[in-house]
Amino acid sequence: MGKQATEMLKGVLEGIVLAILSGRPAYGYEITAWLRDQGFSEIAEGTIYALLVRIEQRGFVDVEKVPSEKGPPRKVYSLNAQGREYLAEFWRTWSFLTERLEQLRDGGN
Amino acid sequence: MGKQATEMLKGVLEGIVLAILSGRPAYGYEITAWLRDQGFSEIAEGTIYALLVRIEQRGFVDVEKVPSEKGPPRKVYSLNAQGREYLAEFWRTWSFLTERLEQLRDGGN
DNA sequence: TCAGCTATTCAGTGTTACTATCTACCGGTA
DNA sequence: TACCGGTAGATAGTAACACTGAATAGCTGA
Repeated sequence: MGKQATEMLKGVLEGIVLAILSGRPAYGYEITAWLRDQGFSEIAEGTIYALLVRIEQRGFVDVEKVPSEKGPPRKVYSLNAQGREYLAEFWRTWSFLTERLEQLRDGGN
Repeated sequence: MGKQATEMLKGVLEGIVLAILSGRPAYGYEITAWLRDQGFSEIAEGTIYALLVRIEQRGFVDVEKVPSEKGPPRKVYSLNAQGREYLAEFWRTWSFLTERLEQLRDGGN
């Protein structure tokens, strides 16, 4: 993945994180590690934390401070009803985009 | 489509336009009209023109001025070799993204 | 005590699409 | 003639988002 990915992630990364949280609660460090594991190697540490602050401010997640065995306490985020609604909207938009792009890919060659 | 689409289009819209141009040469007004037709109703007029200027500056397209039957002359853009290479890279990144998101969608529910 | 891992925060930057507006050319019509 | 609507493109200023780079802080083991 190159520079293109950076720009392509805008708007999408938020949906990715919400999708992760829809499966189970998680904290920033954990999400970052998981994303790296999945091949999103170029996502910076700070990016996820900034994103989590944004979605918290928009009221899509509930937050709970949980003490960690090692290191400072974790901020565990879990998706709430409003977040689920927003995530559903995200999937609709995503589907729309993929359909159009699939058409273009097939027709373009 | 709502506000989410706006952010999600960043980075993707460029690929969409390049994909259109890979099929055939086209000019700005035409591309805008086609996109609206495809359901991208919220794409602003000026957006495509700005994008075309960017990809021209980056050397992805060749430009030709063609007189129009009605109105001012058209700037017809066609994808060149460098643009095709960049488009291929776009599709690779896009595939990567869709794969990850498909996994998340299936696992998330 | 100090290195190293865990975990979060923040200031400053660049890219991108948007809004809003402007210029300009043409055909038709009152 | 004067004006309007449709075609075609350009541009200045703005907001959102991810990045870079660094700082802070807690805990464990050598």
